[in-house]
Amino acid sequence: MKQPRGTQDFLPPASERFWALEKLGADIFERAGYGRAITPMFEDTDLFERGVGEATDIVNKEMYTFKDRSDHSLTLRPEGTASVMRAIVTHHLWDNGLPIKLYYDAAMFRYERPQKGRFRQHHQLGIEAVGSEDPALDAEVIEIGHNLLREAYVGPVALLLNSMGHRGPNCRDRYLPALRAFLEQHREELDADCKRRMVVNPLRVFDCKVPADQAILANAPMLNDFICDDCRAHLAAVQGYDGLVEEIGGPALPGIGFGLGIERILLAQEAAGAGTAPAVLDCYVIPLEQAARSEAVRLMRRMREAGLAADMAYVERGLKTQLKHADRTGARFAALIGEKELAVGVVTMRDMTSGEQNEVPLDEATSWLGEHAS
RNA sequence: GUGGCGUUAGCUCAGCCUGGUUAGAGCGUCGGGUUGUGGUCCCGAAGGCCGGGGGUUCAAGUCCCCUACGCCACCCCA
Repeated sequence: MKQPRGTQDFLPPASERFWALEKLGADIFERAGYGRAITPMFEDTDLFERGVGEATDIVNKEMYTFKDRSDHSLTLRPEGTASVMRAIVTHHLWDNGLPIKLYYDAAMFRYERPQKGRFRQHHQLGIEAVGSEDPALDAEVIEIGHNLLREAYVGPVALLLNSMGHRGPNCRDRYLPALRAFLEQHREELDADCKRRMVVNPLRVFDCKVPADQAILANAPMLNDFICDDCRAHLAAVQGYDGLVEEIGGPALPGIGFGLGIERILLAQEAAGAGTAPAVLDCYVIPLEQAARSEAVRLMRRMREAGLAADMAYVERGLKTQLKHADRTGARFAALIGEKELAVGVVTMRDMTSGEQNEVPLDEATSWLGEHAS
């Protein structure tokens, strides 16, 4: 049995890093005033067909679309923004004041050919800020994304800021012809992929990974030189904040947001050499004989009730093996209870780092651990 | 959806080109050396429809085809 193509299981210790990222995101978002939006995993198909952006491959060939028993066409969400916007409209959230600030942490589904860092089910952390054109809000969203990456990574993060301007004859529309003309001049110096992209989607040429091509592109016309005065002023305003370098039936509200792929951040963490912090127990309780088991269970329970992390050996094996298991859990202490201990009502607390052992009365073991485990 | 490379023990891989008795290694697991003491060391054991199916052959892990899955490039994107 294997999981379906393009899906994956996250198990310890990988799941711990996954969960840590989710917690980090939630913490950063909520501290900035964003509330979590939990929306359905599937929506009416036409929401995505209208909302995602007309001609992208996501709509054209990547959607998990199916019909339910009532013949309604539904689609597993391929991205987060459309659902959040729909929820805003459904619940008239603008009535509670603007801007509306929401975040999501959810699985996305796209029927694609899997690759490293690319899956049929993946997960995104994202935020949406709707209802204000204040450049400070743009800056906030960018800053939050930047902070999330910075805090998640163990390597440096570079933030590059640019503006696409807005669609229109005196703004973004002037840029593409200029870029094409530039690329045409350097046609023979570019590699085959770029020559093709040049015609199909000129902006994609900037994604080229060939160093020689990148050198040429450094001299390409700059988008910033072509966008209109209003757009330029807005970008400048965004840049000005804290030194950053880089339609569904509701009212017309401006919006800004981002989505970050959890799997890709995990990949970047690995590339940066991030280790996995092992789960750490305060104490691993080891009953040495059958007769000590119930006392061991009671001891463990008391530790847990005191807010300490405790586990115990549920499988009968030699002490040698039990200590090996204790070691693997990363436990700070091992609590040994056997005949000897039971006879005098103590427990042997073994410091797993130093090997030092102390006999502690059973009813004091929890408070003793509380003092020594920190 | 297109092209390329892969798939052998729980994990990482060797063996395949030049078919031939019981398919190997390291790590991990379990046990023992130490019948109540881990992280080092030594010894031992378990663990494999060689991804699945079909074909060629006296004989297939090895050669051929199909298929599933993974990875890389394209497309696109997180």
